[in-house]
Amino acid sequence: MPRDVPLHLWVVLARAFDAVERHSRASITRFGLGTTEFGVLEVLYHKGELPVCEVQRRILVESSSTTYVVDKLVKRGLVRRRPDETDRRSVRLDLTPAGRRLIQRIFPPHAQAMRRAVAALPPREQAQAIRLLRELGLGAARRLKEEI
Amino acid sequence: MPRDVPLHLWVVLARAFDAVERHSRASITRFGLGTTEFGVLEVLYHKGELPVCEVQRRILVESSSTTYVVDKLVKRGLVRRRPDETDRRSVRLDLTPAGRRLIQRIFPPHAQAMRRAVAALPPREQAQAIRLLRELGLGAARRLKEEI
DNA sequence: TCGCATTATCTAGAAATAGAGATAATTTAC
DNA sequence: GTAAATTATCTCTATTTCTAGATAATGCGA
Repeated sequence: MPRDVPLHLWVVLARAFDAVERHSRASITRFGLGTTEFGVLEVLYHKGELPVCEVQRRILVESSSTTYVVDKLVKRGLVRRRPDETDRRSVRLDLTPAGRRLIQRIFPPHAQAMRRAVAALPPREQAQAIRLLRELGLGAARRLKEEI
Repeated sequence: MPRDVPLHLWVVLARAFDAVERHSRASITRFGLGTTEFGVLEVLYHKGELPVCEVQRRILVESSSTTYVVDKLVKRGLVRRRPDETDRRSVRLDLTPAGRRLIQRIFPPHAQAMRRAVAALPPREQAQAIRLLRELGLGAARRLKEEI
């Protein structure tokens, strides 16, 4: 019986993330991609063309890692870079036709794998978990910004 | 409004973990340690001498990474390896006096930082989140084993 | 308007992590 | 009791990720 509830929350959060993330990793590996490569394709697929910094915020890695992953995708002909007309610091990213075909093909089976990964929790409790995790995540992110 | 609740759960889980983990990383960096190094010290501090495989299960990295981290801690004189008498495959790990002094000193302020990191969620909802994340994590881990 | 802080991206190099597989010991099934 | 499967650890190598900082463009306040 752990008396320190906040610390216990951190432990079970890390364990739950690890277990679910292993499903994600295993699913994505099937398609010959890394998880952040998949993340880039997926966000461009669902949101359309975006600047690098927007993609970075969504795939949760540092900017230099984003450059690294995008480089690989560009070399494989799945993503292209395009200069931003209005902000010349910015580089916009978009799927190539080949990239679009790939993510269209692999997203559905991956989504299915992730649905199975979290299916131990009944739908009603999934919704509850979403609400709590959202609040937890936003709160922690807010504190990070404040404490810099 | 995302209609696909399971996928949304995976997204908020990843975001919450990322935000809280950044607090953890920042806190641990203060003390000149990496997060998995800290994890090894912490588990040995709270559980006492353990075989490498037990430590590995708790710090959530692969076996080769565990060897790498333990090597570093041994070189710094914070942890020692000892052969297991009864199972000669096994290597047991324990804190050295210096390791114990270090973790005794740095664990309390780190724990405090982690309490602040999750404090956006009121205690009652923290307990609720623990229950849900436990079930989610255990379920996902079970499915991983089954699907091998 | 000018200077300063901020933002966006990238580079270089170091560190962390994973993957495949070797070795050796133990356990299991027959 | 023995062969096969499993478990524990480690090695070697490749990949991923981060840190620090450079560069350049933008926004902001005096």
